[in-house]
Amino acid sequence: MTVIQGSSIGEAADATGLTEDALRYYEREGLVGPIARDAFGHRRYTEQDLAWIGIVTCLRDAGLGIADLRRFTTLLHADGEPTERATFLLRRRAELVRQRESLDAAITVLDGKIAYYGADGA
Amino acid sequence: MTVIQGSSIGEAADATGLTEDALRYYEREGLVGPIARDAFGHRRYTEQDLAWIGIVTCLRDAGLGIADLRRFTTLLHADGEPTERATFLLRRRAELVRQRESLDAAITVLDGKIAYYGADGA
DNA sequence: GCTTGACCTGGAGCGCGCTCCAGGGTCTTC
DNA sequence: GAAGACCCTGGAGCGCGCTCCAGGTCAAGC
Repeated sequence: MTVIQGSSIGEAADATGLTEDALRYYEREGLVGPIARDAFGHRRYTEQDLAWIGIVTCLRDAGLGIADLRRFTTLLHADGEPTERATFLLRRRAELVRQRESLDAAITVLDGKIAYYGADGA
Repeated sequence: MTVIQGSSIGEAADATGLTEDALRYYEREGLVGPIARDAFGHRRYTEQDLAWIGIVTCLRDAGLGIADLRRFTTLLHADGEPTERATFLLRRRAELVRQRESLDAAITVLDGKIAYYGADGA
C-alpha cells in the first residue's frame, strides 16, 4: 500500500488562508522551498512546509515584500554568510519598528479626529 | 504691490517630502482640497494645505489606501453624516490596531530567528 | 466511455500608487 | 532674444503582488 503523505495544494490553501495561485506564485518566487511532488507531479506540502508558509505569511502581512522574503528564505536555508544573515534580520526588524511608529502616529491622528468630532457621531 | 502668498508646488514638495507629481496626483484624486491658483494657473499651497497634507501623508505611511483617504477627506470636510464619519474613523482605527498586531507578530518572529542564529552572526 | 474534479504549466491581465513624458506657457537673466 | 527655471495638462508606463485563464493530464464515479 502506498500512503499519500502531506497536503495537496487545495488543503494547503485551506490551511494557510492563501489561494492556490498564491502558493504556486510563492514557490516560483522562491519564498517556499521546492515543494515535493507525487507520482502525478502534484504538490505535496509537509508540515514543515506549512509551518514555513505560516512564517512567510506573517511577515507578508506585516508588509515585507516578495524580494525581501526571498532573501529571508535563502539566507535562513543553509547558505548565506552568518554575518549577512544577522545584518539582514536586524535591518528588517528595525524597519518593522519604524513602521510601527508610523502606525502609532496614524492612530494618534485618528484619535484626535475622533475626539474632535465625538466618537458617538454627535 | 502684489504679495505672492503660499508655497509653490516645488516648495510644497520640499516641505512635505512628496514629489510634485504625487502632490498633483493627490489633488486629482481629491485627497487634498482644490489648491488655489495664482494668475498663471500655478498652485499656491497655504499653511493649512500643508498641514492637511501632513496628516494625509501620515495616514498613507501607515498603509491607508487612496480611496480610504479620499473618503476621509470628504467626510471631514463639512458634508458627511456625523454617524457615518464616526463609524468610518473607528473602523479605520480598528484596522490600524489589527495591523499593529500583525507587525508585532512579525517582530516576534524575527526576534526568534535572531535569537536562534545569534544576533552577532556567530 | 464520459463527465467531474483536482491538479498542472505558461503566460496574460489587473488594481494600486505613483512616475514619467510630451507639448506648451510665463517669468527672469544674460 | 535666447536660454533656463519653474510650472501646467493629459495620458502613457511601471513595479508589485497576485489573479485569472487556456489548454492539458490523471482518476474516480456514473
